[in-house]
Amino acid sequence: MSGIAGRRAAAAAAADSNPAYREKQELIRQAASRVFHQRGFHATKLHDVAAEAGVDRASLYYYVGSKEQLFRDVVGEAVTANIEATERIVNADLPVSEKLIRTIRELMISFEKNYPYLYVFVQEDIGKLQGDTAAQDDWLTTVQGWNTRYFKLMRGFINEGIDNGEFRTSLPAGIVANCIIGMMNSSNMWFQPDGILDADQIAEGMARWLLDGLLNS
Amino acid sequence: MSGIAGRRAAAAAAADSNPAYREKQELIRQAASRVFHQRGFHATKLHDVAAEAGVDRASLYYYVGSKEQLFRDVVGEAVTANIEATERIVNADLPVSEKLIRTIRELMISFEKNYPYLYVFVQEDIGKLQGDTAAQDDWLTTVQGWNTRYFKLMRGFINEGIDNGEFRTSLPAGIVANCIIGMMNSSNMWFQPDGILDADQIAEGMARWLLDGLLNS
DNA sequence: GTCTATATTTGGATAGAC
DNA sequence: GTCTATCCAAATATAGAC
Repeated sequence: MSGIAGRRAAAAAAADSNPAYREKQELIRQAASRVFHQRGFHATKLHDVAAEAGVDRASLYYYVGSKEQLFRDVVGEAVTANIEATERIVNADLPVSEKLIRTIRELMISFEKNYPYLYVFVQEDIGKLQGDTAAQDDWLTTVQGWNTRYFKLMRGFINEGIDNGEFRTSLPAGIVANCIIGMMNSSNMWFQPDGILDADQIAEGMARWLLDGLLNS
Repeated sequence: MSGIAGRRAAAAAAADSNPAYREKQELIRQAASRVFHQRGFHATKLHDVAAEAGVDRASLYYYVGSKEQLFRDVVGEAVTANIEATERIVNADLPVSEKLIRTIRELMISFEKNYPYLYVFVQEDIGKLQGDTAAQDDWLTTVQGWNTRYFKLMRGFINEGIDNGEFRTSLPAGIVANCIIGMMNSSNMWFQPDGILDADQIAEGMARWLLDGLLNS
């Protein structure tokens, strides 16, 4: 019972008085996020994570419970922060065109600020992680909740814009929302945090483009 | 040497005179394409494919060399057909706005016509299949070739549109191209071949939207 | 052509010495 | 806290009887 799982639990419990433990844990998470982002969840081997973090494969387990747990840790915080920020935008008293611009900007900046954490999430199309451990569909439920929550936020104000005549399109609001989300998320394929354009400029260009195409002018 | 691999090779060689063999092979490919589309490549287990096709797991190997081979067979034809069609559009003597509309339409209709084959491909973000069998990077090279070929087609006429003043955007042509491709490809998350709108109508709505946002009017 | 039974490989996870 | 040496499960693939 003095196995590594027990020692991990003990170390985690005592981590408050041991900042070095949390630090190394964070180091490993950052390494993992890079590999997850590069390869996707399924193709990521803990071997690669260990190499990227510069620790032995077995030593990972002193800091991390399992591959799945690692993935969730990496992803969770960034996603909820973005959703809450978007909620504030959508609930504010603003014209829908402004809501669209700010939502796009918020997401793009989140991608940059939490790079590549947030991409790990959007890229994974979580519905497809099902097959793994049907054990915890807690996580699955949580994630699906995030997705629908975010989707509804966007569909909501787009619908509003169509209804009040600001927006013009032959597509239903749900498809428009999905299209925008899809375009934003696909930036994980090409966005570079140290590229020529920063997230702000990219968001500006995208928002202008998508908005001009919708405006009833 | 009378193993199943040998019998598969023999059957495949004699398949011209044995249509039943090809038929069942095709049946398996269609079943596989559904599972691949639903779960993604990594999460797809041959167990599921066998079940979906209604054959024993071991019997698959009488028709199929390997899981990877199966994936490639499923994907190859649809992708090249779409690229060639797009090439004809781009090389035609048309205004860039018309090229944009037709390219979008072509892709959306390809998605529908080859449903869900083509989605299996775009969804897989092939760059991430690397880790698998570094053995055949032939396939990897082929696929990357497809991707860049398609990307350059789109970036090309977008660039042309920016240069001749038809299009107006603060984004570089490459990002615009990636955005469009990303939006189109993300339709794999929501497009239903038997949905309310067909591919044509959806393409029309998307193209109108994206084009209006770019037109310098 | 199909299926049972099994070999093989990969990769996640752990025990236990140090 | 770390690493060697394993264990073990899952999943791909094959042998060989029928």
